[in-house]
Amino acid sequence: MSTSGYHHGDLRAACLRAALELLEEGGATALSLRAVARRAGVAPSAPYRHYADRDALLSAVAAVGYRQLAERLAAAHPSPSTPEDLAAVAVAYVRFALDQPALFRVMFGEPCDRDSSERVAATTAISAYVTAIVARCFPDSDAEAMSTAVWALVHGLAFLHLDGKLDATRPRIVSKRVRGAVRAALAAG
Amino acid sequence: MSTSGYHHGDLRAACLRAALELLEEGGATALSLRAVARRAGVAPSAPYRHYADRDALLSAVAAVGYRQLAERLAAAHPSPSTPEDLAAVAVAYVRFALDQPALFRVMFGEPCDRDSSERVAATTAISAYVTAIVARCFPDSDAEAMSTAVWALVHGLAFLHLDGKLDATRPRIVSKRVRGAVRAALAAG
DNA sequence: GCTAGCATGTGAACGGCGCTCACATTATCC
DNA sequence: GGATAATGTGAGCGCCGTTCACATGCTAGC
Repeated sequence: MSTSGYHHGDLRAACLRAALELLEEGGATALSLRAVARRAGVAPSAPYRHYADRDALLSAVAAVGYRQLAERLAAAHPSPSTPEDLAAVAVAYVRFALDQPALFRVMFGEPCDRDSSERVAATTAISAYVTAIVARCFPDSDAEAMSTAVWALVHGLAFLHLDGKLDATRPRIVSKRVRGAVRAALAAG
Repeated sequence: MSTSGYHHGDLRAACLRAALELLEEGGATALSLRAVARRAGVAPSAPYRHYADRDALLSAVAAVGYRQLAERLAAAHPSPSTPEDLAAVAVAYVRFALDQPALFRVMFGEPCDRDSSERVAATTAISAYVTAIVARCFPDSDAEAMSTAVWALVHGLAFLHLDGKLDATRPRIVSKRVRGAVRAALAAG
């Protein structure tokens, strides 16, 4: 575990931590393997012992992001069972995207390995989570179609705000807009 | 217009064309200013006479993408006025994203200049288009909330397919899923 | 028509990047 | 304790975005 000496101790974890920091500080551009190595106090080639290439590191970063997102959603409502609960979860989803835009883009905005098992597991988890919510909120609806619709709606709201297609300068307005859109779309129940 | 000689003739347009080609052939990675210059048969620094930097070229590419998208949507249905018409437009939107994934990502998947007037104009045009459709399809609904919801829903469907979160290998299935999701979400009318 | 000035393209250069490889150092296991 | 595997080093390759002094060709005003 010692950071001094020739061997780092836990360079794998240190790289991941450095990557997350760089992402938050300077966006996707700042996340280079060389910068990660610098921050970990190590030669530029060292990270390659732990990550095959930049994409592998990004996949690990994305996996962390998926876990964080899951936590935020769970914190928004432990077990949503009405459309209004669902709206609260939607707000949390969009807020996560706006709080950590670069991380969110790494998770969703890049053409990445489909076969990174970490990523696949994380996204199927989220998918299952959405499906469970929808089953409780709209028991009479076509479960599959409705879960797809709900995830897409919320995901789309996140991206449109992220891209400035919808004004995201004031969080209050964003929350209101997200709630309004969810209500408007799912008025049927 | 002559391509021979010291001066190119219309390097600005040539760069844009080259950029679109490279994007289609090799994805976002392949779209470098140097590659654009090579394809246009010109020195690496020449494009800088016409585009301030890489982002400026990307903005121009995105603007072309917005126009293409608008055409595709108009072709799907000239003036949608029922939820089923809207579903057809949604299918066209998602299909565009899947046909030109790299272009779609340039349009929406990057944190780009908000102040590129080309981009702003194009996106407000799309926004207005959606609002008009919604006004016809759901005259009784809150127009703003509903347009936001519809755009977000469709946009989200596009991105989830693009990222492999939803299986996009067979176009037929994609169309079916999009239609199903739109119907499920907007069953209220 | 000539020339001054301007727009446009060139070529070399800078620093940063991803990535590889031969090599040095340390940990681990018999 | 000595072989072997794991881990970090440093130099180096080719690519990238970007800049700058310079070369070239078009065009306007005399």
